[in-house]
Amino acid sequence: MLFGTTGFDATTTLEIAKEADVTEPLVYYHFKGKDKLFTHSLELAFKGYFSRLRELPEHTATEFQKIVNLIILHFKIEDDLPEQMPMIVTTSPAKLHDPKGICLKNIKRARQFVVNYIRGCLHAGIKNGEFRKVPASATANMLVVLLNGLVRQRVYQLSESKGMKDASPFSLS
Amino acid sequence: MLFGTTGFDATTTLEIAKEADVTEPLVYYHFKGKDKLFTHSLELAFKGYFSRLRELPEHTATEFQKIVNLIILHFKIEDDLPEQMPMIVTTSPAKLHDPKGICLKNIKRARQFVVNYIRGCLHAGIKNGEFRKVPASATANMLVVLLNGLVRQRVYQLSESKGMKDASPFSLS
Amino acid sequence: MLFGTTGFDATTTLEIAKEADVTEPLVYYHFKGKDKLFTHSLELAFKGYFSRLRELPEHTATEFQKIVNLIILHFKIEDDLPEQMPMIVTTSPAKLHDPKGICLKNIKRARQFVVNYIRGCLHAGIKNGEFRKVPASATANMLVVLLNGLVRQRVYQLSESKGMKDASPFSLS
Amino acid sequence: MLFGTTGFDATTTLEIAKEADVTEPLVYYHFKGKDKLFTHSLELAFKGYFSRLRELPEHTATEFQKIVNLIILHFKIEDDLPEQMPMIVTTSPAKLHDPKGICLKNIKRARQFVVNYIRGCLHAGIKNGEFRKVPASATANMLVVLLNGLVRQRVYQLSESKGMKDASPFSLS
DNA sequence: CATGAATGAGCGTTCATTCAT
DNA sequence: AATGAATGAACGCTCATTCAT
Repeated sequence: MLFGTTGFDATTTLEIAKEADVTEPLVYYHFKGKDKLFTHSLELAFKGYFSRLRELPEHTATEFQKIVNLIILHFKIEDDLPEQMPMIVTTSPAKLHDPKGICLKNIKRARQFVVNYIRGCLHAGIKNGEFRKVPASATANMLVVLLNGLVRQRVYQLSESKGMKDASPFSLS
Repeated sequence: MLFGTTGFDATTTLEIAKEADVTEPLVYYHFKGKDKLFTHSLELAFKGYFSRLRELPEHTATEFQKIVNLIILHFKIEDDLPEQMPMIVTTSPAKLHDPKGICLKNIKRARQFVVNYIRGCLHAGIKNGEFRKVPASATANMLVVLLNGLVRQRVYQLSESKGMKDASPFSLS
Repeated sequence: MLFGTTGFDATTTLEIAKEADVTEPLVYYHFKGKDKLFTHSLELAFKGYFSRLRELPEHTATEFQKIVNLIILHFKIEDDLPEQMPMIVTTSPAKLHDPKGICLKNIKRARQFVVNYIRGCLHAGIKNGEFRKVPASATANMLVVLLNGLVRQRVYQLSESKGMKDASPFSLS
Repeated sequence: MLFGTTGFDATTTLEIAKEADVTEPLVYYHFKGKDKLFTHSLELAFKGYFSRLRELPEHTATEFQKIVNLIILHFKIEDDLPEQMPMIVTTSPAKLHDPKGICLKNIKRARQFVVNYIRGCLHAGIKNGEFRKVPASATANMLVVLLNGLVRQRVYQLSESKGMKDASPFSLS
């Protein structure tokens, strides 16, 4: 998807059509216009993302492992769908400020899912003594922020992320 | 700056001129074109950002306080310069992928500054026993990612960041 | 063609489109841009010119008649294609100085054709005793210059050319 | 003069000012505008041209020599004033079709001068038996056309003009 | 389904010209 | 006499979109 790599505005409908090996009017036959096509692509990307999220194993040895799984999964998704992940992380400002906010809506929904997921792990971990007593919501929120940052950094190759995993200053236990 | 809120491509030179209450050709008289104007604005934003970073107190009671100061400063900058911060965090994909990369260059430079700053704190804190022995580089890197994520979240108002400070799962000590 | 009468730079794409009774973007759909359109028009004009040149009768009573035919043909072409001849003779300075020179290339090619044609006549005429022994190349060159001048003068209506034919100071015999 | 090499339309007032090492408004202070400046330059060029024409020796050994002198003078002028001659020969179509015709006016005036000059030579030459009896006006006209063509050819370097002089098929005697 | 042709709207940019100083 | 700053008008060109076939 050119939208992810080039951005919505800098991608022309002609380029889109050429990439898909069809003619421009055909794009307009299937989708209603550029905006609709973008919405469609975005929702498709998020749909794929959500479906991957749902694959996460419900039960693992530890709650900590669940969180690790979540992070690893994001890296995997990025490797598997190198074209769609940018769309999810990029969030072109013009689209983000769009009042109708199909973009913002999905981002918030995805965010909420991950927050809930992590909070669940934290609650369970605290309950069973795996974690010490941390404020679950705020901690989950922060971990999401960290996760987003990690994915973005990887997408834009801003720096190597090697060694980060085992070097983390986090200690939930 | 419209570039930050609307994005480079979706911002027309006419809008820019109107916002500045001048005519379009005048923009081309002072700057050479839209690209040059963008570069100028971006460098101005980063210049302001860097100048604020340099204000950070060299010596504080604890090394932890220095890190906290860094984060608080970013929030302050965002409050003080609500127009420039988006430019720093937005990173339009088209511009980010530009190999010549005035945009990417600044982002990496800023990133490096903050990484170095935090790593310095960590090293010092570990030396004087304030922190336990964490891998400084990797930890600094991760904290930067977290910081970036926090700022982005705030700029785009993706969620409230209340309570995050004292609820942090971090424990460097 | 406006290019011929108005010149390349003074002809706007809008005028061109209006003259052709189409919209401006359509011009850009069929041709790539103003320059390409000019090139196309120029080559079309020269193509027509060359095709007319090829119509010249191979054999005539005298070699002198062949030369006269050549000159008369040029006047005919000018009458038949009043829009294209200016393009061939006008040679806008900007275009002429272009090193890549689609314009210059055609002009030189046309020139060469005519020079060769005349030189052929001269050689043959000298051989069969119709002409006295003149230096064929230099004479042909000069006659081309004269021909060009005549056509130009006619295109720009700089003066009447009546009576020139039978009043010529030339004497090849 | 950029007008001659680049053409009126393709020459900007800024370029003109820079070439003259002054600022743009100063050009407007001294001349009224681009058109007026062009007119001025053109008239200057023609003035210089006419002044050179007046230098032609009134009396020479033969009338033929006078005509030869005229041609040689044109080549000299071109060598001496490489910037102004193009203005005289180029005759941008847009300017030529201008009804007010400062351009056309000068060209016709120059043309008339040369025609008269040559016709005078012819008349005198015929009278004193130097030339055989050719129709003076028509012959003069044709020689002007040839002269124009020669100069143009030289300005645009369309071909070498070597050997043309002594190879001429002309014979006035 | 599919497309070549067409277009209204607008964009980035330039330029001849003016004005305040 | 001289200029930095400013602008109305227009230009070449692109693009999302439509329509006839």
